[in-house]
Amino acid sequence: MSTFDAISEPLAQRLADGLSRLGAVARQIDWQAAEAEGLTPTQADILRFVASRPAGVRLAAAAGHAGVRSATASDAVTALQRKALVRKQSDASDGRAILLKATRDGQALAARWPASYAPVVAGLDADDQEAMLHLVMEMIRHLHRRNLIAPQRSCVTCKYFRENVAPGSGEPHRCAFVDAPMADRHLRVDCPEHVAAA
Amino acid sequence: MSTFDAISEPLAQRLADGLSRLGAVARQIDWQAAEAEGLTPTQADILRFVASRPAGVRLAAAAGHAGVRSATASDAVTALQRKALVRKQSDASDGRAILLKATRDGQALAARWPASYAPVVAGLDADDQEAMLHLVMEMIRHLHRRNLIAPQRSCVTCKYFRENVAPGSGEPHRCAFVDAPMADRHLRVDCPEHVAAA
DNA sequence: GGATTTTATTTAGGAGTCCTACTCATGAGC
DNA sequence: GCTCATGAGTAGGACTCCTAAATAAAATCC
Repeated sequence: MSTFDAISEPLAQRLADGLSRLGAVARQIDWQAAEAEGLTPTQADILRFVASRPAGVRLAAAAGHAGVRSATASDAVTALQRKALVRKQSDASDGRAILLKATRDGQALAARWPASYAPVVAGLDADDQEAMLHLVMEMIRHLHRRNLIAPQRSCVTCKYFRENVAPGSGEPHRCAFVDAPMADRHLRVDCPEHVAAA
Repeated sequence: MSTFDAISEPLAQRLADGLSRLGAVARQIDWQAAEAEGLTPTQADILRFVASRPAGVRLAAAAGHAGVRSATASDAVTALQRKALVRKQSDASDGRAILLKATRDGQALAARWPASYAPVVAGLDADDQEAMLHLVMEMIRHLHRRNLIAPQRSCVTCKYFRENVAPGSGEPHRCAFVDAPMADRHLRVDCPEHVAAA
């Protein structure tokens, strides 16, 4: 037992603090980008979510993605609609629901909107980014199990993901959908072909 | 070159997306905690910052820590003062400035306020947490160099930190302040003894 | 020493966030 | 058909977060 094991705050707490600091930076960058494009961070998050799903999404799904209540998401979508970036369609299969879809302008804006964590991620080289992606995916998987995060279309929760089927190789995982080997660096947070594991 | 290297979004972007998702979860948890204690996330962040520095901090320092403008920090501090969690002292050495200090109640609340990233971090075992802490510190160091983050009292920006002076050992780093060896798991985001490196 | 510039904080005004609570309409189950 | 659950929207309120401008006290320049 070294000196520091005795005198330090718990590892988990220091890690949580560090992530909080990075989050503060990302939020600040988000607000600066907001000014340039006329969107707020929540609006931008929802716009990108909607733009990534051309088939349309429910309001509640957008709220879950952004981590806000339906009422807040409704406000944000109203603002996006006013700016002609998103449109609402009634859902034929459910008269209560609406389908949100990005307009052409919305697609364009979503595509050029910078990821708020980009300058944060830029601090790591490719190997470290790969290692971090692996750890982040592990966190997402855990949160998913605990129902603390909205369903993600991530590899680690996908029916087609085969984890570590070729241990020791450079690409130990496999995606059974495209039937190809994968490394940690290939893991996706949001894959269009995702099918939830049973 | 495998299938996925060709068809995937860039690694950096997927990592940034993942961190955004984790941030959304943390923000949501923050708001839930806020309801229980009567604080908003920004207020809580500033309160913890003030509570960790008994000698008092400037308003601008608190704003930088939280990643908001001085005007916003001023609002939050006013709210904290109204709740008797923080008090303002005039700074004898600078008549323009104020010194923020936590009251007894403020100290107590800061101590029991949960870290918003706690459930996120809980998804990793100790080894993975250590690996992630190392990567997070690297990100903080990089942001610090780029002046994208307020000065942190972190080991990696400290005068007393000797990085990797004993390569290969279990505790390769050393803190020259307490003159003791350190491992990655001992790295601190916010150390009271921090002295900025030249 | 006095004028100018910079810095620290506050105030004002406005759009937006985010909550709870409530309403309204539709869908699902018995 | 009747009841209950669900998706979305509205209303009200505290707070966030911004810019811009005001105030006051350094710090700097000549």
